[in-house]
Amino acid sequence: MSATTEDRAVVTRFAPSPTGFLHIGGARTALFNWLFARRHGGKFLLRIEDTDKARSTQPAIEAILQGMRWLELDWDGHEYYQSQFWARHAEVANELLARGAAYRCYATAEELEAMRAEQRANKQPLRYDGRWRDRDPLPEGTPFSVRLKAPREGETVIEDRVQGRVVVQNSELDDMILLRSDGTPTYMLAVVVDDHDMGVTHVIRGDDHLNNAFRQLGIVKAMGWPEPTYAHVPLIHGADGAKMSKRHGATGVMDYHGLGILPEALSNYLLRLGWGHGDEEIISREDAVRWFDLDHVGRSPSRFDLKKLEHLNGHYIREASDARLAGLVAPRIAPLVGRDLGSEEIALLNRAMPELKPRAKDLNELAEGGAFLFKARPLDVDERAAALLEGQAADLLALVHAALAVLPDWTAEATEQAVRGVSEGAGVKLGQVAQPLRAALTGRATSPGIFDVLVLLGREESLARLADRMRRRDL
RNA sequence: GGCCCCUUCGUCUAGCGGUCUAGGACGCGGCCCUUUCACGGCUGAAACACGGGUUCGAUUCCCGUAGGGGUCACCA
Repeated sequence: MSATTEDRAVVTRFAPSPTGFLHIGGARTALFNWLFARRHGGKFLLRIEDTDKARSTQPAIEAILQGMRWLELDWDGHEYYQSQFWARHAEVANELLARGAAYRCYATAEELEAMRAEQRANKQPLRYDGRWRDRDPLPEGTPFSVRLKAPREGETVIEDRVQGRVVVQNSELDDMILLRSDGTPTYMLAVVVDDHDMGVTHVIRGDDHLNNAFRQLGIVKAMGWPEPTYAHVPLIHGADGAKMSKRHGATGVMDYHGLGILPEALSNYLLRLGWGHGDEEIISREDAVRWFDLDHVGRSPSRFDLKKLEHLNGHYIREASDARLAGLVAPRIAPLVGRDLGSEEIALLNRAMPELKPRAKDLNELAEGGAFLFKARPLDVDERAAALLEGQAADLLALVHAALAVLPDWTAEATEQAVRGVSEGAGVKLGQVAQPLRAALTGRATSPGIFDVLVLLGREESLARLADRMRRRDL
């Protein structure tokens, strides 16, 4: 495989069928196609395979587009809709008929089902027996489907860029349907025609299509078209090793948006799932484009590991700008405090971000971690925080309140000095003062550094929250 | 069941005949940092499925076995 061949006008495509949201596995093959095209300065096309009108829906189309945009997988030109090319598909089927490379099959669906039942009973391989392969057509008006007259001898070879050289005996392949009896094209015909017409050079898709490739090649050869380069990538499995499905939880790309995953984290994770570049783990889009190749795509299916995704997500959260994060997190804080945040509050969130982000592995955790800034007094206190407020805590808090109230400067340094002074004066460890202080200020047992919290909250709010929890000794 | 594909730590992977006392990452254990939780740093346990070949030498090549996966529609 010389680079010069691949560099010449590479065209890849992603061809999802719009029967649901963008699946995590689909997103990965889309990413691989996108990366390969960008790597070679080629084109990445998007084609919606809506041949099955009964199962295709507009919301599904939009969901797929939304997922692609979220992951920043931009496609070249407009998106194509397979159903728009029906006439062309029929034209090719007729061409094949005219060349004698296809024939009319008058077998009914029931008849075929009966045939399969018999094959099953006799433990024979299930495949069309070619009963209409060499017979004369029936009178016009009799319903028929069009089948490819596939070679019965010899073998078909695919030099797959991922799977290697794969050989199948032609005797294993039966005559597949090209045009249904209602005249509509099947997927098998449509993909081949569309890929050819769109100039697709590299077909990169899930390896559940590997078997199809041999049959599709039959059409390509019958038409005398150039064979595309195939690359069948292994599927993504769930933690239990079985193919990813609903019972594995989040399978749609936008589910991860809901879980608070950043698109660049998901993208990085998906790239590393089944592909590697030495010891590299954190890979930017730029590096991915520079490094991506089909040779290093693994051949075995890989399991989805949410823990690793979350780790990567934590990394990208720490990398992200405070302003971007504040914008993403504000809507997730709203339901926690029962109202939308104003622009000044978002500015506060922005300022708090350097302290908040190293503590979160997803956007929802980030929202929970920052919500205390916007909660109304008196704060609701969780169980662990309540425990910190027991015993002598209330007395200590009164001491802290007194020390802080007289501070001329409200800075992290000044407040720290004051609080340390209290702990030393009371003869207790800093933690014994700091923990109740944290509970009083945030209502939680964990938070950013307590002196940062003090500064973020400001003098007035801090003192007020403290007063809510301390024992007033002068009254 | 037929056909096709796959098999390195629990998971994702590096490895492309000697560099392997098999490397990295996540997760897990320990230590450090420390007002909490994280982050960060250090560190530990943890894998070449099995059996035959080929070879001076196999994690790397070949063949079986076992296990796993995919696919067998007038769905895509």
